[in-house]
Amino acid sequence: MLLSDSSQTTDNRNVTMNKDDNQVRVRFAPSPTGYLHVGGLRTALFNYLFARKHGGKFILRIEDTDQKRSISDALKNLISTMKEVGLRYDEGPDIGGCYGPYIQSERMDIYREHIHKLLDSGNAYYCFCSEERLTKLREEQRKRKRPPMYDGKCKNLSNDEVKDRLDQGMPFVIRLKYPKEGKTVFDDVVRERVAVDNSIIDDQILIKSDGFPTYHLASVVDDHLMKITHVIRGEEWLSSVPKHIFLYKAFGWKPPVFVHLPLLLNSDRSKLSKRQGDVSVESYLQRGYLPEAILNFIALLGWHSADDREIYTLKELEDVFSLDRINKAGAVFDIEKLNWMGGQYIRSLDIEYIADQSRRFFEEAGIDTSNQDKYMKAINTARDYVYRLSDIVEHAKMFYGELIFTEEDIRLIEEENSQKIYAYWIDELSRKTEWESEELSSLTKQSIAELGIKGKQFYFPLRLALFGNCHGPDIPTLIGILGRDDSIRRLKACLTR
RNA sequence: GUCCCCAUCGUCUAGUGGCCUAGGACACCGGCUUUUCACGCCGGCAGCCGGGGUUCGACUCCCCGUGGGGACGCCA
Repeated sequence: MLLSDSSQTTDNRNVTMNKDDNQVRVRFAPSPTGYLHVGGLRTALFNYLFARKHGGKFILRIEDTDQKRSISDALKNLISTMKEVGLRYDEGPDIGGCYGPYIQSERMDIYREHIHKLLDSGNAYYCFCSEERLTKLREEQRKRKRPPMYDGKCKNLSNDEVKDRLDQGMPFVIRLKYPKEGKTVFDDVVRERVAVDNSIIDDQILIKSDGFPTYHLASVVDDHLMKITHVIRGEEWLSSVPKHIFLYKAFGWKPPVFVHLPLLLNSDRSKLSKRQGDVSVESYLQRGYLPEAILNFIALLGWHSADDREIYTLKELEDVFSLDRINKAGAVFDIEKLNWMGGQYIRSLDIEYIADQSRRFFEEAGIDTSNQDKYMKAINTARDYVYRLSDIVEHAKMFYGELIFTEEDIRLIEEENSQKIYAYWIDELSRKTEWESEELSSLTKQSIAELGIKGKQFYFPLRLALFGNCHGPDIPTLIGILGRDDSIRRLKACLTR
């Protein structure tokens, strides 16, 4: 089936599927180039949510058709990151499925078979032009202020000429034979109708000289074969859609519904990149950002619910998510808001979970957390101050080991009043082995009265001795966490005589 | 350069012709709470890119500018 002329229009905006239709099937198709990009995670999340919302399938497919860029451990990392953030897929390279393999480099015969169909139907052609020629061609076109594209030199080679060169073993690529007349009009769920003049669409390479397919061929073939109903991906793909639609038509297939997500942006509004800060999900995880917070934050980049609610669990998002509330404009990745959200989650999530997740950071810092009671109390207090797990350690470590004082701290510690307070408290704490929090409160009041020292003159030196900082939790909390013996020990360490 | 997309507080956004004196969130500022810090609560600052239409009436619809972004690879 050839589309040689006139306009092609595809209306594929039916977002909700009929019961009779196949169920929703969407995919996240990253290339294994090292780490999972936050933009990629957002794409994965939106696909995941859409699938869950509609009781469909979410598929992970690896696009590793560029041998040069594929990195060996990348797949493993990717899978573990997906697991860690809790985006479970129904089909994928490590779990299989009915439409595998899910790694493109393992699907080479499929692409070979399909490119021949295209060749046979006259929708693709062999091209023997060298890369040098193409580079030169592009340079000239740019110089002449023309859009750089293939000039069609090999487009009309006769069968014999092609056979000849093939027999000679000449290196070749296979190109899409895209009609140059008319225009292509298509519908996108978020962009609505988009029209592109066919004359500016290039004869895209479909098979590279190493025999691997390019993204365009592989993704179209796989999306069809894997029965993908909705292609949800970043806006950077929007301008390739005509080529993809042409491929679907050339194969005689029905194109999926297209959903092009607004880009994630740096603070200067350029496409989010490694250059300007951290973009790898792994690194956020390593720095102790909770997956729940990352997902929630990222869900709000380019999507918003009808009400003003912003805090959603993954499960809740699965229920409220819808494509028609996706924004058109790009969204700046604002770390300040991520931080705020991180704080929200670190304070509201189950304390057992937070403690559990924090443990590895304590281990990394060499802190012994075997005293479970103390550990839980420390976490409970420290979580009020931070927005990521790694920072919990920074606060909680004040309850462990030796305190380190600055010269200024020492000046305060050595003041006469400070010393009186320490002596008083050592004395009082030594009398009993346990206290209720209220008793410590009244002891505080009592000592203020008896010593005649109040306000900051009282609290700062006391907190400094117990906690290593003039600012922080209140005295009963501090002593409650440290326990009697450690409290006394710390006070004694500040006693000079 | 060419084509495509986009445009509400600094940032994420609500808004689908009158409900807008433009709402919420982050950040910022102030107050309250607290011995302090943090948390929390309350309040404040701050925006419809510009110009033309259409309309009784435009943030909302249309056009033109302007600005921003993306694509233009034998990368995805």
